[in-house]
Amino acid sequence: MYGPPHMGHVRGPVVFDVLRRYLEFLGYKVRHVRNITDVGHLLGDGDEGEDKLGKQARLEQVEPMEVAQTYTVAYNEMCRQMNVLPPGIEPRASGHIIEQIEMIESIMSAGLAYEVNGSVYFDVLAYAKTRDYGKLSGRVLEDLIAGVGNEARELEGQDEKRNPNDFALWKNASPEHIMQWSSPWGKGYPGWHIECSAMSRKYLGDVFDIHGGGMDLLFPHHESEIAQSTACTGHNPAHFWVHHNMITINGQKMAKSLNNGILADELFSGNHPLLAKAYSPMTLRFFILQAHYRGTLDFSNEALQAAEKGLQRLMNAAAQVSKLPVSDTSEYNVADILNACERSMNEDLNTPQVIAKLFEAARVCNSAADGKLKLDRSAVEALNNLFQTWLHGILGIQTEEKGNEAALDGVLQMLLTMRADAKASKNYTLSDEIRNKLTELGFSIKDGKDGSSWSL
RNA sequence: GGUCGGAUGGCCGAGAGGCUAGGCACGGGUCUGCAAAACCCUCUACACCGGUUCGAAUCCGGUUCCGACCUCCA
Repeated sequence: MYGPPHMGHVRGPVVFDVLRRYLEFLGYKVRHVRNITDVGHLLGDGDEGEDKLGKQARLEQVEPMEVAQTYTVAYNEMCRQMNVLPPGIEPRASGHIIEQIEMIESIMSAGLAYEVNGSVYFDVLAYAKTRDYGKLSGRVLEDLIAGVGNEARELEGQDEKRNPNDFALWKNASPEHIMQWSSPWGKGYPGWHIECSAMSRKYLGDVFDIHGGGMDLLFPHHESEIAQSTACTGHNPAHFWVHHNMITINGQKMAKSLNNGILADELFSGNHPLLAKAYSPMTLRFFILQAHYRGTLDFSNEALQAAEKGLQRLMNAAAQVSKLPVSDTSEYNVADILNACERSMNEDLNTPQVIAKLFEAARVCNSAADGKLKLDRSAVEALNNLFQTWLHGILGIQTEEKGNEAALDGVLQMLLTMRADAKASKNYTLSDEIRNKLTELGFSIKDGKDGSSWSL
């Protein structure tokens, strides 16, 4: 958390929110933990090894914790806008230094880590003697050791390691390093992977059901998490590892060098050279769910606008279900759609298929509204249930409350103008009718010297 | 170079041996004072080259292209 939320951050929360909602729909009690990385880690890419939080803190002239806090708040706000349910627990790495140290000690006493100059490294080769390192990501340790093609990379701190594949559990901090804590090995800070292992273990136990994340974290992060936890507890910490794929923009990966990074706020405001217009948080959510989570997802104006229009169609249909004419007979079996939705979700969370089914339901609604299809009471109720449960409940798509205030005021002003015109032409029947109708609806109209005003 | 994942109609995106999702756009129509919405119809695609099969977008082999990851950092 050292920068504002951008398109690369957007997919995970939505995908896992739908997973959570679906599990809850199935009757499971879900404990959702989402951790915040707020301890400094070294900056790569040949930079002088300054930690990212510290660097950002220096640039903004604030405390590192302020940086983390600012962007955590921004991230959560983005999630709220996209109707992502807040996690049950949101632990911070900096608040779990003790747990991380304890875990490191436990790994050391198992003989799978060693200390060098105040830093502690995980001994991958020792671990691999009895366990499989690289299984999750399909890596073969021998290939990793060979490291073909990477000889040219100058990596920091390599000389301290017994083996290049070893990774840091604890790093010795130089005095000028802003974030540091006392430990059995001196002043320092935890390695990247250990925070997740320590926090998930604390709140979810030695073994829990599902661990999520982006595909980019598969190796080495999650692989190392498995190794650490296994070294401590003897178990792979998660029964299932769920990885979502990455996002591309106009067919290209999002990268600083390509200058195609789009911030969440830029998407919502349309304030970016690559964006033809603003796209709402719900459009974004719907757009994400129209693709399967394991495939790459490509952002383009055309694709986003297609999603926006499609979503509108779906919402229109859902909104009119309660007003559908009811017949004695039914020409459509809604249960088929409900069953298909559940089947699709059980098939590796296939939200695009669920959405396709919802569009089918929308067509049914529209046909019924047009009087071209007969639906009986139970069919209409089933349709209502379908949209409530699936569109709003599980997919988490809700009506957006954008600009309602301004629109309402515009409508009232228009009516007041029409009433003023009626009064001017002495058409008091019409002017009174407007006021009476508005009063009936709960508005109070006050005529003043400078025209009329309204309140609700 | 290695590992893994991709390539589907104008665009986005499901599917995974026969039943040829869905959305958006385009075109035609119904409706309509005009417009919009809605509805109906139309548009039959699976990177390339071989092979297996009665039948391949789907399986096998090869080729090309794209992406992620590849010991630090997140």
